[in-house]
Amino acid sequence: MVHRYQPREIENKWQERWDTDHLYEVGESSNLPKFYALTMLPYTSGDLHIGHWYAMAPSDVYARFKRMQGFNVLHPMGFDAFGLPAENAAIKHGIHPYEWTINNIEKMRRQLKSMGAIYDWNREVISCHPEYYKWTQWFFLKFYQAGLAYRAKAPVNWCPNCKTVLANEQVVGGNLCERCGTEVNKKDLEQWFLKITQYAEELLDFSDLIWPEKIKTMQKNWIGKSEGAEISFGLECEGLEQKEIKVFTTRPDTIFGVTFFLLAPENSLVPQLTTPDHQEEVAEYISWCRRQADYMRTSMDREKTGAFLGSYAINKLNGEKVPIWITDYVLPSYGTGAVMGVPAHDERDFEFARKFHLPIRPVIALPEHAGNEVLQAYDGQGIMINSGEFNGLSSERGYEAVCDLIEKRGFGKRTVTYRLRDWLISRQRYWGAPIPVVYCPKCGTVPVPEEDLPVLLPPNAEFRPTGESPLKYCPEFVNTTCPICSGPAQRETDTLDTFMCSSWYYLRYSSTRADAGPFDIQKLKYWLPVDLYTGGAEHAVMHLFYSRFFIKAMRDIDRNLINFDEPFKRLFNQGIIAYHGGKMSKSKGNVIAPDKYVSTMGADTVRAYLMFIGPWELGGGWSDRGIRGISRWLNRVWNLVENGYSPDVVDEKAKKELTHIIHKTIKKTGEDMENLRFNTMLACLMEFTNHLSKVQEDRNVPDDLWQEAIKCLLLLLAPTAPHITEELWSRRNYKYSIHNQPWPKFDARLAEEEQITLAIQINGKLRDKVLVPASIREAEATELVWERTKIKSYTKGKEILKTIYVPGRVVNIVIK
RNA sequence: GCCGGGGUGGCGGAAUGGUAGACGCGGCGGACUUAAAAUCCGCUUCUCGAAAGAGAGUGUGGGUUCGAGUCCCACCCCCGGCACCA
Repeated sequence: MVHRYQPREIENKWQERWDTDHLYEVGESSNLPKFYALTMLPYTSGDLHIGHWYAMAPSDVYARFKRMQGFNVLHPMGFDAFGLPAENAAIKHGIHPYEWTINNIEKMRRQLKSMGAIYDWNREVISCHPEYYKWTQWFFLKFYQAGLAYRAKAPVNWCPNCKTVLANEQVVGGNLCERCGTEVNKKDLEQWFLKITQYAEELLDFSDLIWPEKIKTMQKNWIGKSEGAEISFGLECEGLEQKEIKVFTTRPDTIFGVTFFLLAPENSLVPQLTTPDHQEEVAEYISWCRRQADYMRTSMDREKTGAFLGSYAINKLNGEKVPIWITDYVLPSYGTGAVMGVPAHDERDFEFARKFHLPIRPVIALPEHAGNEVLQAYDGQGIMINSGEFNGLSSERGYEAVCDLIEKRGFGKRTVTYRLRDWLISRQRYWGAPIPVVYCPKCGTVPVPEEDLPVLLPPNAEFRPTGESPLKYCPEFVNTTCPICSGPAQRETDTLDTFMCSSWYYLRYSSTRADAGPFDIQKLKYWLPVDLYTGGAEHAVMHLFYSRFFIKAMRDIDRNLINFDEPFKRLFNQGIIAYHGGKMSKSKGNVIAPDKYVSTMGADTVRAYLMFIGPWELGGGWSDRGIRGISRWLNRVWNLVENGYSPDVVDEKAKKELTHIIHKTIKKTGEDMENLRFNTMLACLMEFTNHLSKVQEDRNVPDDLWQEAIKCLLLLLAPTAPHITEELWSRRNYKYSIHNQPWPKFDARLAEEEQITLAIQINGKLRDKVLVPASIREAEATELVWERTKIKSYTKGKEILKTIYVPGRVVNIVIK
């Protein structure tokens, strides 16, 4: 009786063996070319669900493939270990965030190990360990010294439920907290920022990156570059020193269409520009704005609101006085916080003018424009009218002409504006890396000296949902001495945004234990940049964007430290695994736990099934029936190999066919692997097994060819199903380990088809098929076609217009 | 509204402008079995037909081409992201 496939048993056995043999430990001394394959590090939520497997298993398969192809492969794993849930658990269940996190890590590590990946656990990175966050703080100091970190009072997004500040990116659906869905409001706080805007232009350059178009577009939109001009308007207001005010516009060519001037309600000039007779109305409007939920402001389908200040601005190009209004659709944080109102050519200004009965003057004419009333804003190009000396110019030329004029006369200049804001890194929370800064009554803001790092989190903080960092109420932490004057001083009690931790972890993997710096420079130079980075698309504008900034900024701070421009050369986003029609989520209760499938069908089956569902980038639906198909297949592979083979009469044709299929399969699986097309790769391996089953029954190829085929099947399957292949490999007494074997090579000539089915079409419709040698030439092929009785009957009595021959594919006869 | 990605059998999905539906699931039929499960073999896009075969067919409508799931134009629907950014 042949031994049955018992996945659980062999998986445990081999995982232990690989571990004791240090099979997957990786170093820098290899003379093989390096390959750095990285999966986005998981957050320590405590449970590895099928989504994690979907991110990690295919990525491990690719890393194993690269390894077999002869690369020295780094494929590490670690944990994003700081963050809110740990602290919420502390508040709710009284368990210390450290304990909660470490427990979760231990569980997740166990689950991860059951997957059978090639992670070198010696390189594990855990972002909440002082040996790690010491360097996160060190990076902050570097930014501070370089003038890239600053402190400013800023209105911040405040989630009243999480009691913390949220980055713009963490606010979803206009005004909702990304984590808890609560409405977010505004609060003014002293915050630390990183000057990511300084890199806006360079961050727009993706030229050397193999990234999905989608992510590049999202980042471009996030940066929101607009080219235009900054133009000064004159101010005439008694008692006001400021004599002009700037606006940013992308359409300087419409300047003659300005009929009013707009300011954000928050603009500091508003009180001075408000005339006494408008004071009441303006004050009322401003207080109304304050009462509005923040998200209302950015909802477009809302009637325009505003108030007239009573004073006027002067359009320097035509000397016109236009009324100054305030309105909440002008945002204080974009451009100059002031807008020139051109109702004829901007939809928002048009609505505003309609609402408040302000004049609408067209200055860009469509060819069909006949001076009629303007019924809607036209924001396209056209011919300039009502624009004095510019009349008759195209708007494109007018743009340049107006810019030239304002630059010549000193009214303004061409400029570029970005939507991107600086990165707010302060968090009023305990479970993060403390910002290494001390406030001294004498010396002011003082960075903690490098040699005093890390600034450790006090273990005994109290966790209360106060809305302020527990560190604030921890006197042993807060009270310190000034590094400069040694006098009493206080520590910053905010911690760093966890995106700060995840912006550099991939550097740390190069040399996890480095203690003289964040990493060993030589090792970093060997491994970085990451060759293939895979993970979810939800990190498009946060993690991926911040990491790019981090690398660029550090490169400019010290080229000896970082000597490359981009962290991730190739990026790939896997899709989402759904279950019962929807995205898996705890609240819906439709989360698939891989563990039970691993213990019954085996990790190899779960790995292969996830890859078989569909193209990796599209994701797909989990099906309990579907996974059984893969389980059956691996059982068939097991039996195929274990049942042995005894040749009977050798058939030359069968021999040739099997040889061809072996080479074709090697070719196809290799190509699919490289393109991360795992679903078709597995389909190809299934076809291969199906064919081998027939051969096994027919017993018509020689034994050595059979052995070659089996060996090949195991090698091609090894990255996908590392355990079963290792077991079968060892049972055939091949040299341990299959995972140290090279990827099989194919002979291109043998991979080619010898015989092809030629399709015969009449007027493009398939009418017949004929098996021919692949080398067939046009003359022979057409001759053959005419011998077919079917074709004869179809063409009888018809006029033959032409025949088209596509080598190896089709003969098409065009008849009338 | 704008920017991405999709729309193919009962289902997941394959198809360098050249045989649509590979591979898998499910279903049907058969073998093995006292029986069931498991396993193995065969069939399985739809319509008509006993069959041979014929016709239709890749979201909709046009177009290019000897030939379109694939290219072009217009539109519909689904998913993701962004959105009063001047």
